[in-house]
Amino acid sequence: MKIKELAAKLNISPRAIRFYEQKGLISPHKQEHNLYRTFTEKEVWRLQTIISLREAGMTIEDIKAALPQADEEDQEDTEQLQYYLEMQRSIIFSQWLELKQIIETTDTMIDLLKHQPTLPLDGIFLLAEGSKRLRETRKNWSDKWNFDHQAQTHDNNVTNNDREYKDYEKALQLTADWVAPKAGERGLDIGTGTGNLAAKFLDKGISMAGIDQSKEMLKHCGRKHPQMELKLGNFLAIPYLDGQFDFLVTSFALHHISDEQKVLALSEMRRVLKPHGRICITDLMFVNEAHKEQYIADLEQLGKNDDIQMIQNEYYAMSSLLLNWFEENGYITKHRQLNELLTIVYAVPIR
DNA sequence: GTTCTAACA
DNA sequence: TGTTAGCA
Repeated sequence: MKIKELAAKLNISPRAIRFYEQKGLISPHKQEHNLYRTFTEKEVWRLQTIISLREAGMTIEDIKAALPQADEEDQEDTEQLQYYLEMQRSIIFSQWLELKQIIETTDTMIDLLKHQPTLPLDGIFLLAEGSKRLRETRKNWSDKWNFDHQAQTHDNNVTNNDREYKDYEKALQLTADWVAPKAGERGLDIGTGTGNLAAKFLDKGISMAGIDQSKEMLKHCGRKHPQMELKLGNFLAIPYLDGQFDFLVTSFALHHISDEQKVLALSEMRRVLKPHGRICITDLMFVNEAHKEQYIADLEQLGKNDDIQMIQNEYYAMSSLLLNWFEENGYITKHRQLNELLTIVYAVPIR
């Protein structure tokens, strides 16, 4: 198939197709004599996906990073389709979140205007600040899409890094012990990475699903644990229908999302859980703000600037807030602090 | 008539 | 991405 025919089929301009090629999204074969591009069915499919993702608001760069490179595109079609759809869902979901936040900001403005007929300066500031933050959030999001390169070295990283991953093994084991899965139950591990936490459950013969932002991580995980059901996704867009799991675990992942997002993540977690589904969150967290300040102050004393950097680059949760949220939402909680930061929070709904 | 590259909008 | 030019 030549370019014009393809363009008509996809309802885009030939120029757009060449443009995608120029950006490295596709690499169609070219005829020897005239250098005309020829497209196969597979490339039509790929292009269709690119167009969809564009419509879903993804930038060319993001698509390039997320789409498998042409030379390694050998997987099953259904698997590919599922992957694409999940990716789209998470993008649309994040856009929905942004819109929702913009609406909230606007509402705030409207409300402000009701009482203060003069356009309050700080109100405008608030609006501008809000949309700026949204853009930053989006940028961070796409940055974090590229967790991929860490996939191979992750396990090494975990066992050797006694700072961030201190008591790693112990924490995972305890998480599994607390959840105490029963035969026949089904669990979900969010931010599963290479599946180290999920493995604790798989070993007991428990059926596990896992989601992660990085497809490389998932590949690696799939090799390690072929029994696991793996999908691309994240806290804010769990690619499952409502009420699918008996329990949900997550380790060393919650700190990747901001505090506002955590609230949304919690409701998203509840959505995919069965009515009495339990949640276990294992991650680095502070008890409260005071703890955080004290901790940072201590690090300053010791001149450990790298550690301070690390903390400020992530969003460590406050365990007290987390526990509060659970209790206010009808859960009985239990928690343990394994070391200065590493904490396990377990929540079971009240029957 | 179609496609290509390049350059500019 | 659209448009246009100059080719094959």
